[in-house]
Amino acid sequence: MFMKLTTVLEEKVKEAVQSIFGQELPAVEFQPTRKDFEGDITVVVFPMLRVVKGNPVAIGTQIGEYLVENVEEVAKFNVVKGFLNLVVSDAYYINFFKSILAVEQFGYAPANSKDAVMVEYSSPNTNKPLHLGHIRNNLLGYSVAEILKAAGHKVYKTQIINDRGIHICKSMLAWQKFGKGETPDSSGLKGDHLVGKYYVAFDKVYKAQIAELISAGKTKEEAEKEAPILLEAQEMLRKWEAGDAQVVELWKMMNGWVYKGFDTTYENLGVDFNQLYYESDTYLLGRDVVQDGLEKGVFFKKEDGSVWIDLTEDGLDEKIVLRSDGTAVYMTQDIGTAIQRVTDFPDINGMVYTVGNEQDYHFKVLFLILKKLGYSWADKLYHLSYGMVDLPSGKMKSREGTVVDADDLIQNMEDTAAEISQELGKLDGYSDTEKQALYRTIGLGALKYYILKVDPKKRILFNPEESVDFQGNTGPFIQYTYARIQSILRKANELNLDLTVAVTSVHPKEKELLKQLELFPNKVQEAAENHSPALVANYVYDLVKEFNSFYQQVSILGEEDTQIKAFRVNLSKKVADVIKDAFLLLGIHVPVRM
RNA sequence: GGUCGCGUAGCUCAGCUGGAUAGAGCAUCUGCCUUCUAAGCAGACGGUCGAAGGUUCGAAUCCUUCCGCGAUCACCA
Repeated sequence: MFMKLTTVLEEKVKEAVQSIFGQELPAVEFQPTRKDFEGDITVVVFPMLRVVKGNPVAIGTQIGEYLVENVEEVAKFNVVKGFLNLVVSDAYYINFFKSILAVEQFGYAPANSKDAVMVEYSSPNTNKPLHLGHIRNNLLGYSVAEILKAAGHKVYKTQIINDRGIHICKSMLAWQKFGKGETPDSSGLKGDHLVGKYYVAFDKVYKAQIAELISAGKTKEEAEKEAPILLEAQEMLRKWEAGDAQVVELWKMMNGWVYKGFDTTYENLGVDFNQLYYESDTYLLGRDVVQDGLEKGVFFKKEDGSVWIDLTEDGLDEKIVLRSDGTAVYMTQDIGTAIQRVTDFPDINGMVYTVGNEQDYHFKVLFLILKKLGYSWADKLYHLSYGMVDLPSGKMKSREGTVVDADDLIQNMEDTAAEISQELGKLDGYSDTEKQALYRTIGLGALKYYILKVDPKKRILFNPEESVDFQGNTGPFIQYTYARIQSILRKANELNLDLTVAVTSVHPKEKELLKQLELFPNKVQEAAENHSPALVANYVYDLVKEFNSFYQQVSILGEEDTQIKAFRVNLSKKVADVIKDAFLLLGIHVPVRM
């Protein structure tokens, strides 16, 4: 049975301290040995000084001697200041490699070994197409879901589609007024883009009317409230809520166009969902829960009939949960929807909400309310809060047309990938269809990696003028390394090598690779705990850099010793597998050639 | 104003549950393709980790204050 190095060493270091100093050590601190010193893993002596009094160098030396003597995995040691650097035997790493060689998706935890979690992401409004901000949201949500899966959770991906409200009525009204019956078919426009066009058209008229009212003597505020086209849209919303047949029919038709458009974008992006929720079904939810909470004393009623929660003791404010006319606010819906989901999927114990950091406060309050209402799963709710994507010109605004459209961006990335590929000209023998698929893979790889490698909570400044890089710390660089390994594997396959691992020592570059591989399982868990695809991205990058260095320095197929050659082929294959499996967690595919 | 987040090389980012001389990529410069894919490798250049205090044997990392940027504090979503 193969044991993890730190597990073995923790035990043995404690044993050493017990045997030499007669003291009980609560914990042992490890870190990878820095490149400038000899060693593979380092024990930090300083924290031990609380238990063992004395000179850190002397203590480190004595422990080092004990380990070399009593632990077969430890070959040598040296002590620098309070750092005990251990050289781990080649045999350990070879054994490690043998233990993972046949493991499918090494690093992934057994499926469904942990609680089920629901991950919500995307959740767009249906009045306009998706843009770069949605792309970040989608990539993050999808990736975190995949990471949670790999960490052993059962995962349900979901989204709540904001299909009702004043925003969609604006598009509907404008279409009714100026659309002349235009449809996606008649216009050749993608459905979501067509509806978005009328959202912009609405805003144009609205703005003009405001200007007119202001020049007629109204204040800006009055004008914004009284513009006739806005009043019409509000009237349309009232009709929708009353179930007016014509309005509902128009609403269904235009939403249908939008869904078709979204489906295409989702498919191009490579994201998917297990369960969809529609706001038109859920916007009335939560009101009975409020009633319930009133009885429990979680909420209180003001004289005008509105219902509130007092969160001042928790450092927050008072928050409304039901309007004085008894209708639901956003918070009410979210309370209801959360409960609905747990009812629909009784096995879930925890939810992840992928929503921008502008809603930090909202989710803080939502989670607190659910907790006060006494739901056991309220502690397992997580707001995956991410920073906005800004342009050099500032914030993106759909109404003003200053957005980077999702479909356009995906297309641009694909085009850039095509240009670069054609310049490099390595695709002889590929059909046009194969080439096109490859350009898509690379272009999306560049985009996804570019966005996911950044810590979610940081904002991203996206400059459309400077295209996303394809060199250095990028998706294509990593894909390229994968393709490079595949090329070797194809050639190795023709050689009919005996692929039994029979080596007894390893090259320093091989050792570095093995150390890097050993980190992967923990990295997956860490990424899951932190809800951070960036950790996975940075890990693969390190692995790939290490591989390229190895590749450049030692010959794989040119190696004369057949055992070493076989080992290097095996090692390369495993590295490729991990690249592939890690990239899968980011929703990025890898090509066999590029 | 209250609350939350961010501030690391010219630019984009790692490192942040405290540990050795703060790491990558881009850009600039130098080498390396008759040898497994040069979207690569090796190297050079580049830093008062926003500022000041504090805790500690040890601080980019933890605490306090301040500065800068952003978000939020609606009977909007």
